[in-house]
Amino acid sequence: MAKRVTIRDVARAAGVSVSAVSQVLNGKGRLSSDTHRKVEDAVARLGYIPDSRARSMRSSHSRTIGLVVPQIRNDFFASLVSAVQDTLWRHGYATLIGSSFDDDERQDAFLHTLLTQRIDGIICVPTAHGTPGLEAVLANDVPLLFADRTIDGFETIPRVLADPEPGLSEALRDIHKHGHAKVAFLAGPATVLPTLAHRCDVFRAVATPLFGEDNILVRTASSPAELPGLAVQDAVEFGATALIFGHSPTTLRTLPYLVSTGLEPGRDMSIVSFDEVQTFSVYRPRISVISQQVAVMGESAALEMLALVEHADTADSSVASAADSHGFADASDADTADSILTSAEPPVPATKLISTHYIARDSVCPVPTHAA
Amino acid sequence: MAKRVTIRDVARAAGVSVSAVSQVLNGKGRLSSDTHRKVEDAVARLGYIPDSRARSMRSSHSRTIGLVVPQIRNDFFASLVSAVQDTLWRHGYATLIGSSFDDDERQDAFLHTLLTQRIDGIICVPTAHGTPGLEAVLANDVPLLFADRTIDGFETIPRVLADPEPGLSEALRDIHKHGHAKVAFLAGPATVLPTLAHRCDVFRAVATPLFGEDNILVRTASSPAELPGLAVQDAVEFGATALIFGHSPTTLRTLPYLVSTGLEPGRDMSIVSFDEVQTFSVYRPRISVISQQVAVMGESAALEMLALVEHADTADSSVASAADSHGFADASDADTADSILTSAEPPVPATKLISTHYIARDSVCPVPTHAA
DNA sequence: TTGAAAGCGGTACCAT
DNA sequence: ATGGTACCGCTTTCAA
Repeated sequence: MAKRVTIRDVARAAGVSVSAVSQVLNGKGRLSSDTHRKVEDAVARLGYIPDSRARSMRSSHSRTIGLVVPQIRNDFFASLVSAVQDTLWRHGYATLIGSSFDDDERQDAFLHTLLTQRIDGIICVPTAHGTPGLEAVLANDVPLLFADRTIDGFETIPRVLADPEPGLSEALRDIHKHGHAKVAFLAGPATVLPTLAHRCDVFRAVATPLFGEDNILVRTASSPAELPGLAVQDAVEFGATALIFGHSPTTLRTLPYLVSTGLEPGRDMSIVSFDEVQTFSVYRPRISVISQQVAVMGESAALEMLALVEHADTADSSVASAADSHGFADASDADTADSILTSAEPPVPATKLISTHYIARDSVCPVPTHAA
Repeated sequence: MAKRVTIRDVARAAGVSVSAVSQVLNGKGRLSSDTHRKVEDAVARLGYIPDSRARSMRSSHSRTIGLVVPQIRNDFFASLVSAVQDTLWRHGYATLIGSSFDDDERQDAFLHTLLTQRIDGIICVPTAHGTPGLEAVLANDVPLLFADRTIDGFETIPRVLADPEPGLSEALRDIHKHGHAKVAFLAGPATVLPTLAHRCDVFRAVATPLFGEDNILVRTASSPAELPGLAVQDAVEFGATALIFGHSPTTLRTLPYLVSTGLEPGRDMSIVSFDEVQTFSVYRPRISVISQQVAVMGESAALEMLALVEHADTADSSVASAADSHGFADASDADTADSILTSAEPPVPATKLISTHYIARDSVCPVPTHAA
């Protein structure tokens, strides 16, 4: 297998010019059907595979999106990745995936690699903080979208998030209906993850009218590794007969502990957890969950990113002539221009909310007669 | 943010030539420490990020490896991806990940994209069959490595596989020790996946001397979706009191069915499954597993691929002069030449085996007194 | 030790 | 409708 087949080889074999081949391959009209056929023949005969690097260097788009998740081994993120990748794929885009392991530096290192590849955009589930890497992405004008999480100081970044309210609300009503008087919310590392902290707030807001301020308890951890034992003890002492977990990895680590304590889920203690992970549906009792509809979230994020990318494309060329230096305001203009036709600084930083929903299963039961 | 910073900008800012900058960035010695500093200053000041596309076009390597797995949502493959990516990362390589969904065409489509990107090599967990896409990879001289699975007709492709023998052997001894007389092996879609078929053979080989030919049962499915009910019924009728699953997705789908039948795992029926997935360690009883050491497998595959890539690098230049047209026979020669020390042709180990091992947990118990 | 210039494989623009 | 060619950003070879 000598050298790689290039577009020039194809042109030669087809007896046409290089540009003709390029045209045909990109469907840029203006070619005779005869040329068309000759080119396609040659391509097939030679097994020509275009070089997307060369292509993207000239055309300044790579049809590739970067995707950063904390942990691909986490069922939730694996599903997110799958959904994003699948959607992008359908639209002709490839996906570059990386794990940050929830570590700022790993994340930034990967972002750097992404920048290095001149991809068209980045979907990121950020670590807890803003980082230089994220700033670099912005500084390089690469479209950025947050998924599942946001961070303070990046309010201008569009994002796709789950709205915990509907799911929490349904879950709490179900628990209430089962006669429980006291509920605890174990949020996981909410001290570090704003998303989890937000769930705490929503929990309070929804649970208070239902159970009364004195009958709800919220417990957070200050790190993902913090052992759940203490929080569970607190909840038990508090008299809670139902537990809602705001973070599935925490749930997974807590379940065995709970059992070892002698508390039987779905009998002595009702359990609800965020995230529709496989283990919960196989476990006995099957664990009720608040689904974040990760597939929907992934698809949304992908579509949102595609919109950003297309928009960036057109904005770039149209703005080039008009804008003076930054052209940031102009870009914003373009966004709103579709609804209003005057001008007016428009509300660009879009937040797209995915509704959560509650899936009732065996782990939520009536209050045990013998109070735990 | 006007235009992107290029190497020329850096050169200008540093007051040196473009090639000087390139040298410094690639550590190709021969520069004065003064130039060195000036360049590094400029790079930092301008926030220069090299364009890896342009770089790889000239240098003909991208430091990127493609990775194809059947399903990233499968815990096992998610872990594999994680391990591969992590290892490659440590060696300065990026990873392009894709799911084939165990579909030939999806796989080939992704392989095509990979080819399009001119990556350095491909690690693939292939679908059940050989495909045109895989042929194309070979035809384009892209180093290919199979992980976790092989397929017929691709015997020359190096591979990293799990050796089921040690794990199965230990598991069977444990089951035997617990007094079980009859064991069944539920292999999942072994009709389609050669890897699973192989496990059946190994199971027979190991189980026969221990239990006797008449006391073992092997059941396979002809598709991944085939419901496990029938196989379980067969096993029960056969009188098996211990079940070994050769395919974790099947296990996951079967457990609920088993329970619904009234058979309590770890009491009425002993259970062992392949794959160390999270659900098994959280489940009650905790499910004994035959671990494929997926982290080791992933790391091995990554390292093996790196070796292939490095080797391809050097081989390309040296072989170029020797080989006539295809050079395929030559390559085969090289394979065998490792035992002989005449030629400098390097040794390329075709198959690397990762040892499986058994992890005993609660799901394996003594034979129930009241025969099921 | 350093700089100039030739490509890598495409795309896009401008002639024809 | 088609072909010629500059050029994307970088590495590499060759001269100075």
